[in-house]
Amino acid sequence: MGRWEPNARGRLQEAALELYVERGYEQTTVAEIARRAALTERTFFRHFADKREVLFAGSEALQECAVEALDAVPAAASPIDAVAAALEEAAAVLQDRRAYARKRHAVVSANAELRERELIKLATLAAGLAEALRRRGVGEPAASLAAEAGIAVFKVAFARWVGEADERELAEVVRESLGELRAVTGGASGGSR
Amino acid sequence: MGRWEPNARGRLQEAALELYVERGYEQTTVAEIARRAALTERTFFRHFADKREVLFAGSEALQECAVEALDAVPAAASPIDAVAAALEEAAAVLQDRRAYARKRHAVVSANAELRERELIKLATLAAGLAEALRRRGVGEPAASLAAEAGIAVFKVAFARWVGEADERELAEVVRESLGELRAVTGGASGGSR
DNA sequence: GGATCGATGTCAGCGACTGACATCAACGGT
DNA sequence: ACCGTTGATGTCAGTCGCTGACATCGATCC
Repeated sequence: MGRWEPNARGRLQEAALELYVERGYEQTTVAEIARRAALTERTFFRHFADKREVLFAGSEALQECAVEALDAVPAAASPIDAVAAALEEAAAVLQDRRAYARKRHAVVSANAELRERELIKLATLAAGLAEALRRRGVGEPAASLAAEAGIAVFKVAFARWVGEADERELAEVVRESLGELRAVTGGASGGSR
Repeated sequence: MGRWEPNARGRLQEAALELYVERGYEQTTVAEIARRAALTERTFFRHFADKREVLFAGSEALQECAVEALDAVPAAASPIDAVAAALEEAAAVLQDRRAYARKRHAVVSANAELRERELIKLATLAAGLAEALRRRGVGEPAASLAAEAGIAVFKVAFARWVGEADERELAEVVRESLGELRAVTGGASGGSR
């Protein structure tokens, strides 16, 4: 048995989410989170860069798995299909944590600072996907456009999935939303209608 | 003549941008900005919600003019073309403040907190465009997808425009980028390649 | 068994931000 | 011309996010 209770980081994450749900993000102090986890404020900031980051610890792993999925797509696939495969992989991960993802989303969407952090995580994911596309020979601006468009689709799909009462799979909503983006952008390069 | 020097808000914006350029955003304190503007820290926070917002004061006006441009598009136009018209209007506004826009962009892109704020402003713009699309009868998720895709195009186009040495018009880069998005998403709804 | 290490605690301090109250020129009504 | 109100600003005290420096002490390695 160690000198301290194990899993300090996990206890902080759990305590933070509980408190953010109970009284809201702004009304919660870092000292309170640390106290509920039986730690000190200083230790909180050794594990997480700031008060928001405690809710976004899994985002690097999600990005890694999306990028790996993109790298695994056959070279013959189009950029947008490669991005779609990566997003469906990410969707599958969130699907497995469905209850947690929804609770977390409720907290994040209730606060502007947390939404900002979410957006920069998505932008970082887009940059990672664009870089992976360039590795497979896609040029600019096609790589960035495919990645950013994919993230746009993912944002819309996630919002629908969270709001829906039924039990469709997130990956399915992503596929459907991508199809609707294709419909809305149209294929021709100069046309209207 | 008033009791105080006029245009306190403008002086604060000017002083802030100068200092952010001179020593960087993080190394600048609000007290220093206020002092350069011959005001107090407290007054700074009466004009701007936080230290970042002083760089984003024009974003509401930009959104308003984009939304108005969208509302003015003939009803026959497709959603994506309506969004394109709105973005070209916004592009024209930035084109007129080209030197300022580039200096400001250098400051914002050098700091993560400022990038977060920029992203949420763009997300707010997307929401405003989506709402305007819904007013013209576009359903969901088409409205959100068209708006988010438009913002994705705008982000990529703006980055290219800022990075380019030549003097192309931003609106032209936006149009070109939208064409490239169309090319990259493809028109068919299920196909690859 | 002693040196080292790593996770945590303690403490002092800065800077962002806020609420409460004071100030005082300008303005409008009488 | 006087006076009450208004609104932008100043002053001050205080909370909270976040950081650097140093102390603690079980675990681990030689």
